[in-house]
Formats: sequence, C-alpha cells, structure tokens
Amino acid sequence: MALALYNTLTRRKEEFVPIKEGQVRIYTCGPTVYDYAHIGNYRAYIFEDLLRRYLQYRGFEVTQVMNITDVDDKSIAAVRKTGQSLEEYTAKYKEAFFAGLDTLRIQRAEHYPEATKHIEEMVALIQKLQEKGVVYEAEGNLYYRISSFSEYGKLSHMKLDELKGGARVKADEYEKEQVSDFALWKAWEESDGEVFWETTLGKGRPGWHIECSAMSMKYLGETFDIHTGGVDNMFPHHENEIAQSEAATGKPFVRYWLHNAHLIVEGQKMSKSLGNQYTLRDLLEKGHDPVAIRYLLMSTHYRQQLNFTFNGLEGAANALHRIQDLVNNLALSAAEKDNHKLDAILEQARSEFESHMDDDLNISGALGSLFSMIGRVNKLIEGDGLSLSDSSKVKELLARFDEVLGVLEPPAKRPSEELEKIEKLVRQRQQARAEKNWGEADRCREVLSEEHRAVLEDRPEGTVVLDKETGKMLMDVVRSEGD
RNA sequence: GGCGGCAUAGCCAAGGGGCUAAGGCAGAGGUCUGCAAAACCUCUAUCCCCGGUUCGAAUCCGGGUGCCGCCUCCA
Repeated sequence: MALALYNTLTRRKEEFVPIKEGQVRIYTCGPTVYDYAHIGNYRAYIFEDLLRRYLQYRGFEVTQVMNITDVDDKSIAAVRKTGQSLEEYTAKYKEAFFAGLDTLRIQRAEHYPEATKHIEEMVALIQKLQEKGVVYEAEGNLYYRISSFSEYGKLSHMKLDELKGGARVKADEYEKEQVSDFALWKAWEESDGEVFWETTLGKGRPGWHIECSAMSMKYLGETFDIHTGGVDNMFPHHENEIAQSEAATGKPFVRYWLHNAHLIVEGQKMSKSLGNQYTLRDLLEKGHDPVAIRYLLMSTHYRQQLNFTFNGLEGAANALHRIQDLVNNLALSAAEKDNHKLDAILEQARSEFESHMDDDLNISGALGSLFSMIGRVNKLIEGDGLSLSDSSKVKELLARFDEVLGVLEPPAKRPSEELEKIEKLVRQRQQARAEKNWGEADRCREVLSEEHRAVLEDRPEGTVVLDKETGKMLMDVVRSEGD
C-alpha cells in the first residue's frame, strides 16, 4: 500500500513518489502577519501539520518551509496609521502566530523565512526573469507578462480570456498590458511611507507572489515535492508562482499541489461583519480546550468544506475523552493471562488506520478505525481482561497513532505534596464511606474537586483520581483498605 | 459568464455497483454505585428528486433542485 495524494495539477489522486527517496520537501503558504490568525487560517496549518506528521509516520524525512509575509498592503496601511515601524507592527502578530502553533500542537517547520529578509533573493529572481524577457516596466513598476507563459492556467484550469468580464480594475492596473499581468516589483509611492527598499530595480517593494518563488527555491531547490495552501490561493497566487518560477528556471516548479478547503462557521461564511471570524484567542477566552479545537479542525478531510460549530467543538472534546478513557481503563485491567484476541484487533486497527491515511489523508476513516479499536478493546477489558503486557501493546499503538494525531494528553503532573494531600483526602473519604458517613464522604469529594481540580470515579477496583480538565489519571487507583 | 466542490441518521462524518451503509457527538435503555459522577455495554439511516444503464445502484450515466467556493494580496 502506498501513499496517494490528490494533486490539483492533475485533478486526481496520485501515488506519492518523492524526488529523493525517503525525503520530502514541502512548501506551505504561511501567514500574512498584519492581524491575528483566525481559525480558518489554522485549519490550513493543521492540515499541513497532519500531512507532515503522516509523512514522518511513513518514514520520510521532511523538510518543510513556511513563509511569513511581513510586508503587504494591509500592514503598510496599518504602519502609516499607527506610526510604528513595519517591524514593530508585525512583531506581535508573528509572536501570536507561533504561540498559536504551540497551542494547537502544530509541529514546527524547518524554516520560517520572512519576506523582508529575502529582498535580495527576490530581486535576483526578478532580474533572471528580466533576462528571459518576460518582464516589462510601467511607471517604475515591473510586471510579469503572462502571455509569455503558454502553460499559464494549468493549475487552476482558468483561461485568461474567460475571466469575469467587468471585474473591478484598480487604477494602477490600467498601465498593464493585460489585466491579469501581475506586479513583481512595485515602485515606491508616497502612501508607502517608510516602507521601501533601494535596489537595482529601483526604490520600492516586492509584489506578493515573488516571495514564495524566491524563498521556496532558496530553501528547497528549483523543483520540490509538495506545495500546499488554501483553495483561494490556487488562483492567482499559485498560478503566478508557477509562471515566474518555471520561466526563470525552465524546470517544473512543484510535483504535487495540495489545496485545503475553507471552513464556514455555524453554516455561514466567516466574515468580520458577521462577527464569526474567530481567532484562536477568542476561543481560548471562551474556555475551549485547544486540543478539542485541534481535533475539530483536523477531523474533517482537508478537501472538504468544514462547518465549524460550537456544538461540534463540544463533541470534539467528548470524543477525545473516549480516547483518554481507554488509557485510564487500561491502567485498571491487570489480568494474569494475555488476551489471545488482542493482537488481531490491534493489527486490524493499525492496517486500517494506515490504509485510510494512505488514501489522501482520509482522517475520518482513520479515526473510525481508532474508535472501533477502542470499542473492541473495552469489551476485552470488560470480559477476560488484559494483562500488563497487553496494556502496553495497546498503549504503544495509541502512541503510534498519536504521532499523527497529536491529541493525547501528556501525563498529568501535580507537585508531589499535592498528590499526597489528594491521596489523603481520597482515603479519608473511603474511610467515611466505610462508616456510611455520607456527609463527610461528600465533603471530601467536594474539596478534591474545588481545591485540587480532581474528580473521582468509584470502581470495583477502588477509587480512580482524574484531573478535572484533561480526564487524565493523577495517580494509581487508590484501593480500599483491606483489599 | 468561466472554473470547481458538495448533498448519507437530530448534528458531524467515512464509504462506494452485490456480505449486516464505518466512526464520533447527542438521545434512549442497561451494568456498576450510598448518592452522584464517570466509565463500559446495547439500540437508532436505505444514502436530495426524476429518469437511464445493470441480474443488482446509495455507489455509474443524464437531467433537475438546493447549498457553497474561486475568478478581488482572505487559509
């Protein structure tokens, strides 16, 4: 079974074969740091994280580059308003972006090149394009002549003469030979204020598309394996990247193009006017669990539009509990004999999980296999039970899956003094229960919950102590006296 | 107008010409329990409509209907 990915370029699933065996080079379109990223942005990063993690799971060595666009029209406008420097202005959004990655357990890429630090590379690339004769100048601006690139449109399947008639044409576009030509270099204007670079191309700043070509080629080479981004970037951004890169090098730019679908919120398009353009911090302030957010954003196939709802967010949190509870249940089962039914269940889960993920990252199917396994293992625990070695086999598989999913809780940690206090209270309660002093028993439970954020589960084996937030066991089961 | 996607249970969501249409959430019932909570188990759909192809379609084809995305430096 081999990994297949849906390639926008060919509009079909293709077996993934990297250029260099065992190595994958990925470029992912990153944030424009003029504002806080919203959950739609994070959906894209989580999709890319899933791709990255699964490639690693499959044994590939991954080199991922994600650009940071730290100069664009919006940030320039903001800088003019606030009087800050461009760097000052974008710094806090960069910081928030990286904090968001950590919160959502998104693995770091190998490189996060910033546009403003790669002006030289962009200038060099533009010069290369000038030498090829595909660039023309108008009022100091440099434009790419797309009519010179015969394959233009091969990604999005858009034909230039079919573009919407009557679309708005900005004032600065009148000077272009063709509406769809795009700016490689923009000459400085008064409204740019302090934001400009003096280069051999003149005083100005780069156009948007050129950074991705320049930076991807710098870090990944002239041809690399995978390029991802949101569907909205397919046209014109990625189309333009292809045009300028391939015109410059004469080589294919990217082998596999992957595009994630957008998300809508409560059935409606996300927009500022509807007030539903949630940022990560909005959701955290409302008290939502970041892992549940990760799970929700991840659990719908990346090419499927995702409807983000608060109902769904709660559901995601509960689904995570079912996974966590299996880990807890395992800790309670200690049969003498190994369960002979276990191996087949685990093997089936593993193989189904992988074949689903191999099928263009079919995460919903993969999660289905995980949950089926959970149900079956629970039945074994309720039945003949699992031995200690059985339990570790299950935990091992869960850990393996979690390399891809990134949702399992690390062991809950409490200071040992607090754990002692907790255990003391649990024993106190057990004593009270033995004496049928229910009032005292309930008081202990109350204190544990309020002061120690610990919830109890009474089971035949004894009392299980769980962290209130994560549902993770805080200590071994506290067995009643005399057991 | 051009390009493209989607329509499966109350909600989310896989699958895909023929074994009992995954899984999760919610709901109902049950086990356990001083109570509670939790956990665990069990149960819940014939796949938007109309035609066609076929021994057989939810799955393929045609036509509808509905929703959505891109064509605007929004992932």
